[in-house]
Amino acid sequence: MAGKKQFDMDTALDAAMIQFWRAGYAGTSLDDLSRATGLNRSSIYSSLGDKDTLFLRCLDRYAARYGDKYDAALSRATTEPVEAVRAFFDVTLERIADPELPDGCLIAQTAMAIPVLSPGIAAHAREALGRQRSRLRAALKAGSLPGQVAEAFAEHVAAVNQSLAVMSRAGASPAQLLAVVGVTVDALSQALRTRDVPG
Amino acid sequence: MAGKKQFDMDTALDAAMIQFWRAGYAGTSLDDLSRATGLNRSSIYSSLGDKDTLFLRCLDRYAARYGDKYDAALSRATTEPVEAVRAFFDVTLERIADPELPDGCLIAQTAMAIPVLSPGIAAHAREALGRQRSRLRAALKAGSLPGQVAEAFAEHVAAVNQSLAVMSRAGASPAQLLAVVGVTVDALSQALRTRDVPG
DNA sequence: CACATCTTGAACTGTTTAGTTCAAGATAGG
DNA sequence: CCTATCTTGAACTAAACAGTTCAAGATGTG
Repeated sequence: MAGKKQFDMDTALDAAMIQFWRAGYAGTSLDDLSRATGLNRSSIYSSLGDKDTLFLRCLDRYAARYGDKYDAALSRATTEPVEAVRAFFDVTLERIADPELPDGCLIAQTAMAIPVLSPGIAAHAREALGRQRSRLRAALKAGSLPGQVAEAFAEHVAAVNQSLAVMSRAGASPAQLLAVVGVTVDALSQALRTRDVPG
Repeated sequence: MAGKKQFDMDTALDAAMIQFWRAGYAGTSLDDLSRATGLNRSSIYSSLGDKDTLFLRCLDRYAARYGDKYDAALSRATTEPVEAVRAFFDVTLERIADPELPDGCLIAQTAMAIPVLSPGIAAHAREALGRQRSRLRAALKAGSLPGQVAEAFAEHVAAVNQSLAVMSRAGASPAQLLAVVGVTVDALSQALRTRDVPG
């Protein structure tokens, strides 16, 4: 059983990512990673790097995979900001609804652990959150909202999106999550409806 | 140095609570608890119980302390729902602004860890979250919002409140947090303004 | 065929953890 | 003064963990 790689790198990285996603950085041991990937400890070490390196690779992988989906959802923000934000939340809601994937959000979970993580990993998590906010800010500013309102909504949507992670970890129902995002979507819709009508 | 208790139980419990709050259940060892409380391992064991018991006591303590503040904030929801919700968020924002206290929220943090916690502790965390939602539901239903809108806002406010915990752990600024709650407060205000004006 | 490449299981070190027990010492109250 | 109560430091078991190394075996390629 040798001479060529015996495993698929993408499959192994996905398995590791899901393990970290489920149990967090501190809650995942090398044994857990070995079990999850089906790889030997030595193979993980030589093929995927040490625990920190592997975790950062998984964070990047996660950010890229779902970041692309968020980008796609927000691409029509200029002309249809409400639908764009709805689609943005749908990316999260669909991920939560997928029984193959753990609940929550790897980045939100890592952010929550920042005070007890190594500086390098904490910085990585902060950057990922920052990119998410920038994405939203840019998309909403490109729409027809006044600058300050767009800023506030960007922060708000990012925060609500994170709260979905917390709620789903605690077993919230799809109806509960829909209620949460519904208020935000309605508020945005309202803000757009009244944008040219000074009170 | 004996014959009478050498430490103040409330002080010790507070210290343990803050330690769990900062580092989470799994991230806190008996040594950490010993350091935080200034008590010997044996003293913790004989006076505060084992790790699980102590954690549950800290959860209850936290829920009671801040639950009371949330109750007080929501007490005027019947006549001034917007101000009540604003005051509700202020309880969280003031806690976050207090440099003596860790960022985030012990209950939100525990909820995030539910998939890797023991069933007993997970149930306790879920109950605490449920009480929070019930509180909000009751307060908003007592106001002048239609039932379904009140339900949705209750879920939404609870979720946004949790997101403040995530954001503050990641180092969000007060301005960012204010923007997040501002959108929610404005949305509630708007919902009340249009409650008798069918579109 | 031979070699380079890869996988694997096992081992070892050293640290940390939870949980528990015990004996010695100090003190307040009767 | 004396005793019940409390504190303390230390020790111990047993388990889990990260990190690393190594030798043995399998296999594809030249």
